[in-house]
Amino acid sequence: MSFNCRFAPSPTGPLHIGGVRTALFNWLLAKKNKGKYFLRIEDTDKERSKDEFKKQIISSLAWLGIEHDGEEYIQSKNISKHINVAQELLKKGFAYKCYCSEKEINEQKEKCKKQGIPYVYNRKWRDAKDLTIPESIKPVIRFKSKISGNTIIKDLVQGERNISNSTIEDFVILRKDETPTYQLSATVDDHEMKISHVIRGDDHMINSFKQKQIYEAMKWEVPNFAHIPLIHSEQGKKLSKRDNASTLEDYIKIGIISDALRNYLLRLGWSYKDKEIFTKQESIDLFDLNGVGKSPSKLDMNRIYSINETYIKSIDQKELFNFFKEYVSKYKKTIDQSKESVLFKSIGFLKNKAKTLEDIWNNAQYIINDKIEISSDDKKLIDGLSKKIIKDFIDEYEKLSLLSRETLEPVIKSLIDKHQTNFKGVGQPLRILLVGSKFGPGLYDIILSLDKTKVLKRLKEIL
RNA sequence: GGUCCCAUCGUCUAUCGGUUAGGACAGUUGGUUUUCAUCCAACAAAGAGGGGUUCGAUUCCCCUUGGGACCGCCA
Repeated sequence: MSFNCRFAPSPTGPLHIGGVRTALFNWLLAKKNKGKYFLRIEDTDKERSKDEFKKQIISSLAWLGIEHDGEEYIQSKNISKHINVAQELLKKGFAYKCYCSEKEINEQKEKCKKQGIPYVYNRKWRDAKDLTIPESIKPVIRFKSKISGNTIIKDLVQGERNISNSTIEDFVILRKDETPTYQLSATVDDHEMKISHVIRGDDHMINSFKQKQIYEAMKWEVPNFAHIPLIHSEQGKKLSKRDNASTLEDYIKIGIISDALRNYLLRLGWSYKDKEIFTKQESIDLFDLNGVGKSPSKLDMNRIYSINETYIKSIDQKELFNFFKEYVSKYKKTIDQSKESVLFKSIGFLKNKAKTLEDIWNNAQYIINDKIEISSDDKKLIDGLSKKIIKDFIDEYEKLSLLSRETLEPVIKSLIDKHQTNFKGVGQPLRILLVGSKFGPGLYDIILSLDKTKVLKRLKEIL
């Protein structure tokens, strides 16, 4: 049997971080088992599905390095097949037409609510021998769920799950406008696509029980199911669009790099011994459903930042610079061509104080901007002594024919001695004038990363 | 409310009956770096409660408590 996984988002909003993890797990398992991973866009909700979201989902997954096999599968293109299956189910007696009006259904729901009992469709039309069909109402097709017995699913993550069939209502498979619902479409497509492993969020558990009945009615092979626990917000609730760090885009725009996010998501709800950092290949080799826990996990920004920092510090300078360039052009502003080579050379120390690409961007402002702003508080720190030191520094600096750490160091040292101060006494005013802040990269790095003319210009401004 | 599920440091987790309950992030303290950050070291921090089973339970079972998911002609 072939090993096929899929990720099936609906394009009704930006890609959710939980969805990203689901996609990752599917992809990982497929790769590990030398199987295929497909992407299926579930766009049967015509009202809410948007093409822009579809595009965004695809590009987001590509950003993370999750490439699907073959073309993406567009569910709406397969609607006629879904309808055929509905008709077949009807013919075989596994489904029936329900002529209840929306009003009637709503009244039932109200009534149940008042009585405090759970609403389940009353199966009125399941056996409609004695009912007259109302002319004015277009029917929906409902699946004839089993009334007695239990349905068991051997879930690859949750273990054996058992539910009484009586709790599963006769769910709608074809709407009154003759379009298929999710339960039908997803099942038919999973079958058509020969999906062997359905890995999805815990919130789908009940759907699997419904869908299993469709598989059985159609005499189709039932796939393996794995329901992974949901990701919770820091408040401990299911992540919703209202949470501010819920979409993938939220992470990209603060400068999280893709390998770091992939690594974070991998370790959220899954573990392999004490290992924390996984290369892409390691994650493929080591991933398995046994390592997935059963309880939901909370998002932890600290951890995301920390892993991101680890990756920023460990990846190749060229690669980091490319990430940085891409990030900046998308979320900040295009880097001036003339600044590129300086930035490339400097990224090695700019990254030292950075947890995100955005931090690198902030650290690089003194290079990117020709004019720097100094706060009035910082300006106050430049006192009379500081000015003398700066004046002396300028004299020595101008004399230097070769600029390097080795030539600069004696200059700074001599100034410390001459003015009876410490490194901070010399370094701080210089840094404030050159960078515009008390904080910043190491002093030598700053001086060497700026043109001589620029250094002199910035220093002389205060005198 | 009904159905189903979950439960180890603040967070992510290890442990598959016998451990001083381990690691990582965050936190605290100290040290390197003649600033900040980095880096290094140390400290602090957990088996929700109650019953069983067992020579022995964090681990297996039950109850309580707490938390969650689902309950659409959305997906």
